[in-house]
Amino acid sequence: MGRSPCCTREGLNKGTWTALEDQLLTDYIKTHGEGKWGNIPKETGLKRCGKSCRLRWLNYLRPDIKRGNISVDEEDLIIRLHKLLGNRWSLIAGRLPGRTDNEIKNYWNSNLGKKVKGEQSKHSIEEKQKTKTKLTNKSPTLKSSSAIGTKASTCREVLVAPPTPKVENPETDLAPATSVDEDSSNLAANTSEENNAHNFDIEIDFNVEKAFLSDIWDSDFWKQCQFEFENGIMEGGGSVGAKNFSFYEEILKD
DNA sequence: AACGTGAACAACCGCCTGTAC
DNA sequence: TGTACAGGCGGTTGTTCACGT
Repeated sequence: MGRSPCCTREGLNKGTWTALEDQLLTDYIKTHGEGKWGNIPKETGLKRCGKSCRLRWLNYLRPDIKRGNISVDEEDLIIRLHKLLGNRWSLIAGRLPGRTDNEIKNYWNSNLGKKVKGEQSKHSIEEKQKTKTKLTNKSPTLKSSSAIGTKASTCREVLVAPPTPKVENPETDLAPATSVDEDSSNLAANTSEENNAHNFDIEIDFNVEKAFLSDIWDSDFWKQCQFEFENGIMEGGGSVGAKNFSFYEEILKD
């Protein structure tokens, strides 16, 4: 137990790394591989503590790091994973190849956190207005929606689309999302008099968390998780595999 | 041009965990 | 079993840069 003493040593450089320091660190790791961070200052002459070397390598110098803008897909995935895992940045980063926990954390703090917070406050206002509102199949809103018979894929869709009708067979709730065309046919079917009788006594009183979770169940991401887990596939080296396994454990816990 | 402000990102700090002894 | 250490992680701070006034 206890903290590493290396970072409290005097005479160590702090602040931004120089090109020379980067080069020394990179050369050392290319030769000796990752790990044994404590040896790096001794063997390379770098005036940096081992932890600092590790951080610099993992967050900046690693060759497989993907730099540049975070794509819309990545952003969406980050939001969903954060919803599921909270501030477990390393776990989230484990599902975003080439992205580091630090990068994701920074991106969240400077962009997504505010964004999501804004959506939530907007959401809470709408929620108050719509609380316990009951809809029937005769509702114009319901008929005009293209999401009938599908699962909501985003929080916003959940808010504007009618929720899943009361499910007698839970398995139907896990059916994959249908295309727009299929939606139309579903709409036609569901608006038939036969179905009207019982399928759309809908209560908009549901949990957005569940909507996200069920969304993840349906996602390619989750299917890939299941596939990898069931087949014991571990990506890349041992550490990455171990990280992924932790991730599955976290999901199961949640 | 000078200054203020906020966003983005790099790096540090301190706690926790795993492991060797 | 207890201790010391290294590594890992999340939170926070510091620095740089772009932009508006």
